[in-house]
Amino acid sequence: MLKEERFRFILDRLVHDQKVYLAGLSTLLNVSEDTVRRDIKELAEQGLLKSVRGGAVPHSPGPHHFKDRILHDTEQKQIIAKKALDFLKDGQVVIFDGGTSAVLVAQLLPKDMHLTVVTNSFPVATLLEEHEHVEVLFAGGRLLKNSFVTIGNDTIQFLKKFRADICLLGICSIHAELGVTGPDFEESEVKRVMIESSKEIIALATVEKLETAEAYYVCPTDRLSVIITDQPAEDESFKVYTELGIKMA
Amino acid sequence: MLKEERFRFILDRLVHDQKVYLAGLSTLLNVSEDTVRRDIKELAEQGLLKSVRGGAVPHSPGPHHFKDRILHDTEQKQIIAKKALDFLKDGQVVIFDGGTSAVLVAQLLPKDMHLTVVTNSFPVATLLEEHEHVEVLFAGGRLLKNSFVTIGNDTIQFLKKFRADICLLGICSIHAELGVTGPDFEESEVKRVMIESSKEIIALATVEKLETAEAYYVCPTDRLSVIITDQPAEDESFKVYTELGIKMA
DNA sequence: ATATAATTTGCAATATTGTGCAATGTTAAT
DNA sequence: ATTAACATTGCACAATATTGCAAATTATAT
Repeated sequence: MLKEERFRFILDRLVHDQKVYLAGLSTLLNVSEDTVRRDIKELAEQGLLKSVRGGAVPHSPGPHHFKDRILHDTEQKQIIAKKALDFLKDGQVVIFDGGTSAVLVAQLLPKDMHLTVVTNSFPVATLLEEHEHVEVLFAGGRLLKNSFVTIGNDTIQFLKKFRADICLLGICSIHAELGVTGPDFEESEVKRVMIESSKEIIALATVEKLETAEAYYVCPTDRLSVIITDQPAEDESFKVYTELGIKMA
Repeated sequence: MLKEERFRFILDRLVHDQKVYLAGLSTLLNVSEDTVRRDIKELAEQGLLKSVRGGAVPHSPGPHHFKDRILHDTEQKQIIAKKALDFLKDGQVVIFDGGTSAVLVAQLLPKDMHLTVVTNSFPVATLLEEHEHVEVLFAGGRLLKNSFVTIGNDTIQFLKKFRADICLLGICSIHAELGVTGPDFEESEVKRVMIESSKEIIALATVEKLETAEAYYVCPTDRLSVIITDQPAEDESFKVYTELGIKMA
């Protein structure tokens, strides 16, 4: 039996049953479990399924959905988030932007901290709901699908009312000359207002965001007070950021 | 059985029942409670649910108070919620208030409905996020602890911008002469504005709310277009409502 | 065709992970 | 305070994974 035949068989069964077992496939296909294991491994590498202990399940829907995104590179972001906590002091007014990085910060925020938090992110607001000493001011507006944030003019007008001490800004792309940029026009607009409304900007960026650019401009790099990233500088381009007073985890 | 299967099962049950118990899952899945505990812990780490003593609850739209209330008289409210759906038509602008009743309506809303929804309720907004044809406009403001709604002047100003077709109003207390009342001043204020901004008011009230009163006035009973409740009239006081054109599930 | 290289497969030894059990802490309710 | 329910920890055992390797198969070049 051809390898491709097994592949097809496995994938068919997967859509039908939503799961396959190593043992079962082994007998059905008349090959050893090792072979099935290797097949599954190969299919997993192609992103066609998800290999799990004892078998496989359909690949979870792409990282377009928030819930999946938040799982994505959690370790890196968690490191960053933990570092970001050092910049928050009791009594401050803090703007949390809508990205996944900011959510992780909210997740790690000590329960006894006293803050006023302004945000347009549902996950952030929900997480902080349980913090007794955190007052949450939520920016209304149109709900952006698959992102759990509000956007639009209402959101912007709300944010303009504040003069925050700090803004936690999740970074999509950052580039020495092109500055901070993002892939969505309206989200970028909101970020821009958040920045205008804050004295200090703490940028949260995993290392792969550095020296990349997207379509919509947010702000110049020198508007950022601190860039927190998860890896030390290795290449030349990184110097730009260290000169700005970069902090690393 | 694969671990992933258990995960699926747990998450599915969670969206359906809004809660899962260790003991129940243990027998249903034929594994020890320890294993279920570990599963829940792992899912919690991924932010997919919230681990609580004795089981788990959904992570996003669910606080404790909320949960307790939802657990309490779910059947009654579910009946009411289902009935409320009959009043919603494609293309309408609908205000969802922050109560648990409205949340259940959001939960039951068909995925293919076309609506513009205005709300100050996190659970409602989160639930409707997945509805492709529902535009959600969220009222910003101060987050009220333990309720997952926004309140305050910002919320009110936002709501005043609309002229909705229908308002789904969760009722705390309703009384023939005293009208609709609630236990929280600011929430009642918000409800008042929601009513002002809507042509029709659909009141959702379990039967034990009838003929009771609280401290803060919301509106007179005759401002309500329909009162949906879960039991047929048995006592005299109920007549009042039937005369107003009451609908029953 | 035949030899050779490359790939695939199964097997065994070893490592890793998942599971249940029991002992020990915690928490919540009375 | 006492008790019962639940959580946590450490541990042993079983299920599953990984790795290296040799035999079998397939492809490729001559």
